Amino acid sequence: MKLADLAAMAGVSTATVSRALSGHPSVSKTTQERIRALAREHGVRPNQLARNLRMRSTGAIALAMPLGHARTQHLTDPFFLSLLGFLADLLVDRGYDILLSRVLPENDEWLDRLVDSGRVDGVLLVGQSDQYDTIERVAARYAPLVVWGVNRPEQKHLTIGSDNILGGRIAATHLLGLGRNRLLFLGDPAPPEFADRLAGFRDAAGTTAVEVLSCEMDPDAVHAAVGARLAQGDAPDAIFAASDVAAMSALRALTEAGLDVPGDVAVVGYDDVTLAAHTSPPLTTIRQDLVTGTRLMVETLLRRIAGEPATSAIVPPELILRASA
Amino acid sequence: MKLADLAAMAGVSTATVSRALSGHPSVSKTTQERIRALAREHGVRPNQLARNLRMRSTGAIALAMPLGHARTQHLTDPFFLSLLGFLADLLVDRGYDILLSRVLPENDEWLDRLVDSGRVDGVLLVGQSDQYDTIERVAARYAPLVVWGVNRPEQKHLTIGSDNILGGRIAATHLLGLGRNRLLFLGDPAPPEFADRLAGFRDAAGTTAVEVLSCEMDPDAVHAAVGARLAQGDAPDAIFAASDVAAMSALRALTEAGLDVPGDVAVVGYDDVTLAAHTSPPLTTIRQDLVTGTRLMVETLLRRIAGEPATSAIVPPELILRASA
DNA sequence: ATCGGCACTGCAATCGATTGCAAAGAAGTT
DNA sequence: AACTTCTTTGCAATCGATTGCAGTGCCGAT
Repeated sequence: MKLADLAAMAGVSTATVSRALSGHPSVSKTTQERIRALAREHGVRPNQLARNLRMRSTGAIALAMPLGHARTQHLTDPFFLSLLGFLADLLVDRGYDILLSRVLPENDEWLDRLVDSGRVDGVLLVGQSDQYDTIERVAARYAPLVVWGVNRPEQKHLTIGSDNILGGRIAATHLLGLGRNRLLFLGDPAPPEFADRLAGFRDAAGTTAVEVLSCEMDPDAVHAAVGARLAQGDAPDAIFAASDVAAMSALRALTEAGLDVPGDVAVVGYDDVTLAAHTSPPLTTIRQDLVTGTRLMVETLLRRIAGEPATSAIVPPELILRASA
Repeated sequence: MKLADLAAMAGVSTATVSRALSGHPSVSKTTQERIRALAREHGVRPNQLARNLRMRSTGAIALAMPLGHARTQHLTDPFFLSLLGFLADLLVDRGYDILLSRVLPENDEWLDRLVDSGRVDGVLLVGQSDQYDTIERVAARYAPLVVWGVNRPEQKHLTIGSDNILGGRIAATHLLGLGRNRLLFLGDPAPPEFADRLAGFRDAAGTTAVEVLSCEMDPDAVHAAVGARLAQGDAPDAIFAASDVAAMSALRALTEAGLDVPGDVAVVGYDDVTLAAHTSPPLTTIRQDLVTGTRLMVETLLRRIAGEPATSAIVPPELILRASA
């Protein structure tokens, strides 16, 4: 049922119907009530496409994760999914719809298509993956674009992210404070976030050597890698995992190897996903403050949409002490 | 850059540009190539809104979770999030965009608005929550609507779901087969899925009594409830949790109480979320086959969009044997 | 020379809502 | 009575693409 139909029924023009439904003051109270009642009765729901086309605004935000390297990581990673959940909450609260695009970048046009499609008022990207250059290029001409990820000097696109270097430092400091000195970093050091975590970890470890156990980030691969490493003997006494999911796989491999956590090996994770509090033993981890982070992302984006200036921001990570370290 | 601009540059009409870009055969090869080249050069990306309005099709599917009772459950529940992930994958593969709507049903119009907005070609709902009647009403007039959830007799809307009654039966049979006879069901028996799981569990338990420990589904509440129950003494020797997340909280409470799993208490979860394989001990659970389930949802929806007939389906659950039971 | 047929291309309507401008009618003023 | 002012409504343009139908020009056939 469209406005024109209602107009015919009410014996007025579509213009009047449009104005009546939007509460435009230049339509008499009488007519307005009459049309409103008729609209309710017949279940009139205006076509949003037409409206958006005319209004040049859509009330929708694109939410996309470029999946450059790790195709699988994002689906299983509760961290990304809860980031998505928080963002969805905030956007819905502000009356925005969400156009979800899981992007497998096949060429460097994907982001152009998204921003030029006219279907969204702004774009939120989760992770830079290996698309840093594309993002930079598009951000130069398209303002309402905010990215969750790392911030490099000279960078043009707006990012919100947590301070991964500091996070790594905190982890190392805590483990050294426990008297551990055979440190192991567990994870794939390629993605920029993880690279920073490792850098901070090494930095704060100072003269203490840091072994790097590099592996794919999916749970099975991590579990296998840790198992294989433990089989070599000469186990580390502390593991800093690049993510909580990796830490949980490590926990299992350690248990299977008959090692006690934290007695024999202390384990520190990263993210503080919901389940981290519910492993056994509960996971000590570096929390990324998603509540603040996602709020900042949305506020920054809305500011950009409104044409106001906005800047990148970094939210500090925080050590969450539980039983595993 | 819109088609009209390009048309002006190329010295042709927008009609010709439109036809050239869409590869319409009645545009000469020469002109077509010339326009294509010009389009590439100037980065022309047609406005999708206008296109969709004219074509009366959008290339987008709405994905919504009505959150009737448990506001918080869905965000933290990895099962729902991974369902969403699978669906997103499948839809993206088929060239659809996804309009994500986290719905907090305030009135019974939310679904009408969604289907009548003109912004999507079809709607996928995850869970019926307490919106069964609304869904029934809208499904009666709107075909491309598929729901993940339970299927009741006389039901008009299409559902894909797993057989929760059978799942409950399998759990009970397995636990009885282990010689356990002090059975406890853990979770909120109100939502239809959980009610079915409990019903099947009771059914297969036969004369063996089933204790029900009813609690909210968020991890802290479950953990507290199990802790309190164990403090009473007279512990059960088998727990069937309504979800894996609940089972993991139970695992932790059991460990804290000094009980061995599965020695003292066997634990069976439900869903088989990714992390279920990585708890300690790894969780025996009833798998909901999301790969099949989500594929069916998407296929069924596409069939409905194409105007073909389609029916509801139930995917059988499966016992995944790990160490916890 | 005329005409039929073919290959292109453009005009203009269309999708469904919004909105500036003008006009009609009512009310008030002198 | 004539004129202004205000309220209320409708006409028609607009957003940007798609597409049926008509028109142009060129070819060979008669």
